[in-house]
Amino acid sequence: MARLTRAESQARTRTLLTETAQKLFLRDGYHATSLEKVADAAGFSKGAVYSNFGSKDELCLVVLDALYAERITKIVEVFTSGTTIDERLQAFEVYAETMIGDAPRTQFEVEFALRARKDPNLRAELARRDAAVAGALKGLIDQQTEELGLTPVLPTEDVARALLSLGIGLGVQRFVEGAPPIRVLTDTMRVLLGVGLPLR
Amino acid sequence: MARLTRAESQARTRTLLTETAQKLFLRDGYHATSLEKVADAAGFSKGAVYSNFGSKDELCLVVLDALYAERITKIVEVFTSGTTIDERLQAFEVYAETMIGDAPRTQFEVEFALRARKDPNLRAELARRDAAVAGALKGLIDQQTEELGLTPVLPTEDVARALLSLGIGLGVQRFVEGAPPIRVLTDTMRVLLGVGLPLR
DNA sequence: CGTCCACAGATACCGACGGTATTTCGATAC
DNA sequence: GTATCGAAATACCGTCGGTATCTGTGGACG
Repeated sequence: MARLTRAESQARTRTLLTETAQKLFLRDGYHATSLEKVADAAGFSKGAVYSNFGSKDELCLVVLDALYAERITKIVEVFTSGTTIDERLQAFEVYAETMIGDAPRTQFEVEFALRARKDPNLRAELARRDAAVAGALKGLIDQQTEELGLTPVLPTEDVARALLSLGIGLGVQRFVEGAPPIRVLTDTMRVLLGVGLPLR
Repeated sequence: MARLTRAESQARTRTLLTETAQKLFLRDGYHATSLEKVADAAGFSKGAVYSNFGSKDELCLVVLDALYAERITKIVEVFTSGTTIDERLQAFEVYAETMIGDAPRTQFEVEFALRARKDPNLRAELARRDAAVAGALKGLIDQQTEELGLTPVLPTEDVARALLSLGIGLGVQRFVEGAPPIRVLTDTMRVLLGVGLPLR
């Protein structure tokens, strides 16, 4: 490996830490992932973490930036796949299942959202990112209703919120009971969008 | 105060601890409530807690028993109030708002549900209580559909799950963003139950 | 009524956590 | 070549859940 300048070296450290943190956060959740584990796994000491990030929450926000960006990309992909309502709903259902079935990820995100309640700064930071996801989802639903001539029974903003809430709620309930079926979400979406239910 | 027998004394200690724990859990959440704080607030030492409860989670389950019983009672009240659909929906909306608006309670319950993922025993215990709530809700919805002649667009079991999920999801989102409106839940319920939306 | 034991509860301690203060040591500027 | 600056290492703090140990008293028994 070529000799690195100071700035390059620090940037590399920061990248290694965020990548390692993302892996551990997504595997074990927020609480179970200590900064020492992150530092160790990345080959550094805890001092390197605090030299690059102000706190565990700050590191977490950096990780979430990547996750939320990826999420929006995925959702856009889903809603631009195929050409008919059914094709897109089908793609959405596959996506929803993989998303809600990803327990560690849900654990991480919900754990972190709960922290926001007592910390105004964290709350504001998280709200910005959350609004971006909710806004993107609403926009995509709007586009669908126009392009495919749907007639949602609720304002599309409320439909977006309902879908996000159902995703969170189902994910949390799956930690407890076996597995509330994904159709609770997908069927509800069809109803709210004014699309008929599939034969079953 | 009259002289207490040994058994009476211990029962009183246990009651004081559970009452204090419930108050603190509902005020500050699970993580922020240490057993030492509970013991102190109840006028005992941490030893008293571990003499009466095997772990923090066990104490938590005892507290949750009371909370879930109260919750079922409240829901039954709502669904037996008034005589028309609208009266009952109205009562339900008031109840849902107070429930979802109770951030500390939501925080506590979700925090605890997240813990269940890694602990099979805890998961089983929590699943039993959760199934009781879900079952009660489904039963009440069934009763409504029969008594008032509703035609739900989804199986009532799915309707119950959707309502519980929406409650959890909206509660969590409220920790982050200002306040996703409660109508996301109540309107969705009306749609799923096959009841018309109110004029707005 | 005196003796002794079982047990509720107090006390002391453990390792792990997030965070802070201090130190070290090598890249960079002069 | 030397001084400096800062990234990273190290040492430490208070708090947490949990455990091991001790203590003091209620209650059974001779």
